[in-house]
Amino acid sequence: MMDKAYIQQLLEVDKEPVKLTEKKAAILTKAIENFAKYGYAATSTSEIAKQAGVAEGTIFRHYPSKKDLLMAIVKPGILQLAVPYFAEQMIEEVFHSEEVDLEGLLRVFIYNRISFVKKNVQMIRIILQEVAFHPEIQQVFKDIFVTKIYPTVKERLESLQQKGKLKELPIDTSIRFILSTVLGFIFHRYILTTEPVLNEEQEVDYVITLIFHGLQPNHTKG
Amino acid sequence: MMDKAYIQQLLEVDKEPVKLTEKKAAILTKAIENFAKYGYAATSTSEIAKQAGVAEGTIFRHYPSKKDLLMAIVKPGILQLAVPYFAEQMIEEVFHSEEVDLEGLLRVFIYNRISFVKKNVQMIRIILQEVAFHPEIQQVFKDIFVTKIYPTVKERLESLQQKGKLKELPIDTSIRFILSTVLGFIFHRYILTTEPVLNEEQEVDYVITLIFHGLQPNHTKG
DNA sequence: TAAAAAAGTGAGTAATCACTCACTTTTAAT
DNA sequence: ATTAAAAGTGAGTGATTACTCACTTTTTTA
Repeated sequence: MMDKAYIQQLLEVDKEPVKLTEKKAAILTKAIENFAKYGYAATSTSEIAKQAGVAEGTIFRHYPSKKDLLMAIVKPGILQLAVPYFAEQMIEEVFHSEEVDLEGLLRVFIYNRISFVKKNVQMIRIILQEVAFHPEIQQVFKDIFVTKIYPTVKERLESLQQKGKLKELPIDTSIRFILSTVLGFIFHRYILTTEPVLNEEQEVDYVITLIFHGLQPNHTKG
Repeated sequence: MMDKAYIQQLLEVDKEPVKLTEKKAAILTKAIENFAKYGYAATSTSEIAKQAGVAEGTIFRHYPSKKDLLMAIVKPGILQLAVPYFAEQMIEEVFHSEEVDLEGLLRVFIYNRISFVKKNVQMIRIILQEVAFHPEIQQVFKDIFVTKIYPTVKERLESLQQKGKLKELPIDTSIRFILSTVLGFIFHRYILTTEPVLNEEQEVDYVITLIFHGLQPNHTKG
């Protein structure tokens, strides 16, 4: 069960604390629960109100429409999903350091995203399910990827390529390969299945090895 | 635009030709279009009837409920998606031959799935979007994977491992790695984006190389 | 502490929902 | 040609939908 503090930190994007009344937090909590479980279209505002112990009018006092309620949940969720909290930590310390190490870089990235996914399964389910139907959500994704993620990753991978530490593939192919492998693993182990992952370290090691060997230049061997 | 012949072959699972009236085909066509575009829950039966040029009662003459209509579309779709039409061709000729070649095997698999996805983007969109909300759909998936796909693939990969042609990873990790890479590529290039893939052969080659090198045992080099 | 602003309420509304059913039309079987 | 079955119809059903609004309660501000 989510509490007010969780909702609060979820909506916090620019570090400015978000002020929430108890009822507003209850609305968001139940909206997230139901959107994740039944989907946005199949969840009624009356059901959210009932579960949150709130009059239906209260929802529309805070959110002009049902879609505004969805976007209030999804937008900060995407920001936190796509732009890791640890951005400074990782991009500064690991990513921008001279001694770029693909393995170490991957390890930080994977563990960070695993811990985020673990804490936000419902939110991620909502985003995955609704992104197909709402162009606004797609736009948020596109903006973040194009302006923040892609340029940084591209720069670093190109640098690795120039140093001969990476296969000479088109950069987009390399990025897709890494993302497919990592996200495929996370999706399978933390979203699709529900049993806890026991030997997490071992499994992450496998993923890293697969990517590492896949992207290894032909003339060397790690 | 879909025609009756397309719908007919889509529903054909056991090679027995499915008999369809014009109106029934129109209902299925418009249902697929709308479910793919707006989602199952956000599509009304009245809208389907209107677009198909049919009375709303006609839908319920053929399908007892809206959900039955969805399942009539989705179930054969999953069967065709998960159990490749070329099953005999591939599994017999390539998969069960003594000279097992991971690269050739992957190539046949990838091209086959690409051509299927190209022809059935809408159907695949529906399945991806609705699988989360309908346990029946999940069960269909699970059954097919557990009984048909997993055992065959497992057997072949283990055989490759024993011959020293594959990394000694847990078999599930290898399967997930291959599926993530292949499906990640197909999803990105044929479902997520709409522009036609120009240098398809080249891109498929990259995917195969990445998987091949990723799964290459440590002591040899391809 | 008085006034203003914000939060919360719940009965009410028009529209839409999936679905029914008595009926007509078309097709297939004898 | 007659009959029976299947296909198709469309007005009608009660339930539910997102949302409104006049009103009360609580909180904040001056």
